[in-house]
Amino acid sequence: MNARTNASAAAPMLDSHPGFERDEEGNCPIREVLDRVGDTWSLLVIINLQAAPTRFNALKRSIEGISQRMLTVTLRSLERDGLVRRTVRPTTPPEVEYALTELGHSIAVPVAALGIWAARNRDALKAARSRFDTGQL
Amino acid sequence: MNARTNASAAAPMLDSHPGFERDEEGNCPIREVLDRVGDTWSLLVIINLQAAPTRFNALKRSIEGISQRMLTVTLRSLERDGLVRRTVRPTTPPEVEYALTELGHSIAVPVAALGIWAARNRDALKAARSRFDTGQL
DNA sequence: CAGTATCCGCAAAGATACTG
DNA sequence: CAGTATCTTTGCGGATACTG
Repeated sequence: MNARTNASAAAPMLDSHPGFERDEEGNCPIREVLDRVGDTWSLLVIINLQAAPTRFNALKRSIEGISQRMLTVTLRSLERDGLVRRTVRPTTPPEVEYALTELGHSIAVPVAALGIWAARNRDALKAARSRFDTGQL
Repeated sequence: MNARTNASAAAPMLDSHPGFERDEEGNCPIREVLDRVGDTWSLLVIINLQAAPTRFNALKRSIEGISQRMLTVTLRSLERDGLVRRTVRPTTPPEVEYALTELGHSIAVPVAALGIWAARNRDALKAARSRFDTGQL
């Protein structure tokens, strides 16, 4: 159960902002997307796959710190949403390759834009944060 | 936990993607940003403030489903990061207005880009999802 | 190699009550 | 009005062990 499964009355003026309009059920698209891709590992996986299709353990080695379980879970979730395609070659040992779909590549674009913002403003964030913290002492 | 320890086997080549380069501590900027803004409520608050500066309870009414506590927590966090400015007018009853800073407005841009992607592709996601789920039965 | 199956801790979020 | 103070619940993600 989720906090944003709340369908009720008062319509906020969110509708003027693209991507933030509520649908019939009261959800806004960007929240849905963030709920899928805003977790700890999804974006990291997408980015790693953007470079080239990759096999399971190679991916695991690329993404420092991810557990086997979370890689599996994340990949399943992305596959489910049509962002990643899973291809099995029935050799022994089995060979499973993961690749981005068209949809997967397309989301990488706005994500990269956010990435650029992040890279450019991380210092500003850090500065603001320490300013706030010292002022708070 | 260093990201570069196994550069020999599977080079992540993350460094070619803007916003995803690891820093000295092994963090990538976009992860840091998502850790701050990728939570349940931050983006919703930012978007609501993008329209106009808003007072606490008005904000609470705009954002359907947010608890008083989470609004406070979210606003503090955004203020700490320099994305939101808090202005108190010492009247009775007190009047507190929240507004986006320049930094706050600037992040709304890439966020809107992601919002547009979300709005355009939500149906594709939903379709992929139900396709996957029925295939799984 | 590429996964499943469990168990569990911890932090994020919700509910509720109270205050300057 | 604009918060703070607690308490409780939820669920993500880590650790570990086992399999085709």
